Amino acid sequence: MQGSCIVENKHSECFEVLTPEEQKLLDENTINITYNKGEIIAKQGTFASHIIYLKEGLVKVYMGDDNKDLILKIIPSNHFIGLSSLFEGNNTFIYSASTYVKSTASLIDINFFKRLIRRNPEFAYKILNIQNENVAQVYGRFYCLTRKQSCGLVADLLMCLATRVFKSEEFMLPLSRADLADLTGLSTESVMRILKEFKQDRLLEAKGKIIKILDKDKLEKISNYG
Amino acid sequence: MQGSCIVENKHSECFEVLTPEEQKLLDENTINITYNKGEIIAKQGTFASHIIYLKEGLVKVYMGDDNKDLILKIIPSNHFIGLSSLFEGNNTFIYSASTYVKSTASLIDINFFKRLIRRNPEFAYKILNIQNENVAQVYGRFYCLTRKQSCGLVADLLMCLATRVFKSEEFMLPLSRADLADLTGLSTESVMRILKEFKQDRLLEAKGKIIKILDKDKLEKISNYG
DNA sequence: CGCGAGCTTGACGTTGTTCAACTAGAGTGG
DNA sequence: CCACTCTAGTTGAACAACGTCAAGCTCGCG
Repeated sequence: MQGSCIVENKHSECFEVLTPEEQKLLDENTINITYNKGEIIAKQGTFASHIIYLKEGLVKVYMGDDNKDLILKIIPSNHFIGLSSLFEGNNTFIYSASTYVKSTASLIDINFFKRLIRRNPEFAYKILNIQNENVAQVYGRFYCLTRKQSCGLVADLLMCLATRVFKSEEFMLPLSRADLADLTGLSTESVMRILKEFKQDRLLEAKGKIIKILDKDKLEKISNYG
Repeated sequence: MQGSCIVENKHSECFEVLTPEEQKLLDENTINITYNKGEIIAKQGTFASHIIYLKEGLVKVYMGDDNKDLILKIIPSNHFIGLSSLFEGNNTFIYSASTYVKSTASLIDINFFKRLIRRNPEFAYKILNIQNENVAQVYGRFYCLTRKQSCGLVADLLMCLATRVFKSEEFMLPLSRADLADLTGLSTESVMRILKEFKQDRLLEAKGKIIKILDKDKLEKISNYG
């Protein structure tokens, strides 16, 4: 039914509706920062002074205490990491974000961003659309994680990685097995067992970090339930 | 940690930033409809021609096939039922909505609503804020439903009903036990067993539809885990 | 060559679901 | 006013799905 993975559309186009002057101001109110693999970009509960836009990299957005994380979404290049910290009256991050790989992010001053929204309705409209798309995405993931069982979740994740993140049926995973477990909300061991099963059924090959999907249709079916 | 229940702030104030002329236009583009208990207001997958605003009543928003529903949120009076159908390029409802009790809703023409957003940046800003608040809410519920175990979920739901929906420690539930189960994502039997346990521990009294919370603090603790 | 982190596998425990039965109260027709 | 039925509520027992724990394995790296 719903996929649980990332949004496909790039968010960069929202900047195209800005006037040259606004773009110039945007540049002045933006700083670019590079993060190493595994670094924390935003921490739940801390003050959010910037809107974060991921120019390049791969990031997970999650909430929760140490050993009870929930990954809300993963963010690819050219996407906002979170717009909900725009919310009036609560200027703290409601989630954390950390990098899977070396990444570059633009930090846009939040007050400037708010002014931009109030000033340029077309921009506001674009932002609202991005947020709506995000909502739809998270609803889908919410549904998956609460209603699918383990093999469906793993199949779904693999399909997502192949079709949306790496756009190839064979890819080198920058994630550990434990990361895969986190993404599906399962234990590492459960993910292992399911991968093993998939391998035995010739649905995929997995040697270390290299994963090759052999039977897309069947995985799709398992993802949608089987 | 996070509560899983409804947003508290009324949404009605977003209309206050409209000019008198815009308010008049809004009225002209709105129709009010009353629904009986259990009626479907919106059905997932159907064409969304209107933005739905709940004037009075109690509604659940859910997605999924027959016997695998997921309740995304419940909506009290004076709240939008869903703004994400505003999303460009996909004018279908991504969820269903149905009433728990007799309810009245305003249906606002979606194209008019979009024009309003593009025309009045302050209104757009308000709508964006509502959507952001909604996102925060759903993230919280997402976290609860995936990370809490059954007794925490039931405690959380009861606390939410008492403090946010009915605003009293004793209330008459318009919901069946099966509805409670749906809201927590558990089976009816599991909810029963937990309620029984809570009764035995003198945390609450429950005679039929009347529920009275005796030990708020303890329930809160169980909700936050224990 | 040896060390350690991540990977892999099996055995076992926990949590919550499913199934089946039984109960109570509300509406219905005699 | 009394059976009769129907649905929601309630309980217990068996079962399935995952998680946890503990151990062994492997591969890259010093």
